[in-house]
Amino acid sequence: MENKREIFHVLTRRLGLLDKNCCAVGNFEISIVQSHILYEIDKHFEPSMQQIAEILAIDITTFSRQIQTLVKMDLVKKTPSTIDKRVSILSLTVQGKFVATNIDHSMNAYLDEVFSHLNEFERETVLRSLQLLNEAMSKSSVCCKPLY
Amino acid sequence: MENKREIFHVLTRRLGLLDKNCCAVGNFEISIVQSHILYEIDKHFEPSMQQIAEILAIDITTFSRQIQTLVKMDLVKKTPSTIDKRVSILSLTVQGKFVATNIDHSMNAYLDEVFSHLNEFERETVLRSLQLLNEAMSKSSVCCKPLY
DNA sequence: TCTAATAGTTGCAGTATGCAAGTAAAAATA
DNA sequence: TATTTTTACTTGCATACTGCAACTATTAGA
Repeated sequence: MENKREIFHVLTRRLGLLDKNCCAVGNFEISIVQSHILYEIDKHFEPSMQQIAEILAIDITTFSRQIQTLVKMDLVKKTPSTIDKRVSILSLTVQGKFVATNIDHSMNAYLDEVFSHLNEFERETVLRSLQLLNEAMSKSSVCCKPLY
Repeated sequence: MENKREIFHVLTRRLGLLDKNCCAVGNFEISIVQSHILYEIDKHFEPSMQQIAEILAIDITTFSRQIQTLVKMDLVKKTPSTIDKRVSILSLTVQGKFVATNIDHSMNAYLDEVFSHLNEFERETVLRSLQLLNEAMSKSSVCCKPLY
């Protein structure tokens, strides 16, 4: 059998590059991490800072500063929770939603292009396999903290 | 069909975390990027700086400094090429080779653990699929520069 | 009521990043 | 051969990312 690490090394590198392609929307140039933050805020209902930071396994202090930047860029809004005054609820601004949606579309377009190099059967097999892999990783003790 | 981006987003994040686990060998604490550099130097025959930087899609100036650090740590050796005096040939020191081998083993062990959550058939399907995906990405125009 | 725990922020110091501009050597051109 | 261009790599600089320690404010627990 092939060397697993070789395969994963290449895969990881390439996914990183694919990710990089996708963070310029109009005038906005955001970082990969920031695009992941927008993505997760969009996906969850009234998430707190802790929640998103934990999902993305970003240190809360780093995360706090990233959010400050995104707020300044008018992509994210921070609303104090009425239930617990310590908590800040995160949401996307109209502009933030626009950027997130745009990134989502272009990422899916990129992925479609990648998948166009496979036939229909391979496409389904690969997607199904990635889901299996994701599940296996979520069960793993060594990898990977985010508790989706 | 499931949302591709969702799957890839989770996958990318998890692979990143998996990668993070793996960079402490004895007293050495190296970064993910540095482990990738060691990996590629080990894999190629008498590679130049340009070559490795290009494979990893790291800016040459950043790469130059990373190499300086790794040389200081006595993990990498830089030898001027006799054929072209502009070129520096990279190689691993004994210690560098030791560290690279160690990382390789622990990464493979981590991957084995992840794969232990799959059955034999799934394991083979997933590995084969990842290879297909890697090939598709290498053919893609939008992703991903490294020209393995 | 007093103490402990939690959510988030800030200071700081170290590291990573990439553009612009540099050096030195090789290749191309005249 | 002499001159220009290109290539391989390095350094200066300015910016961004990172995480630990220490802080404030609030809530939960004893």
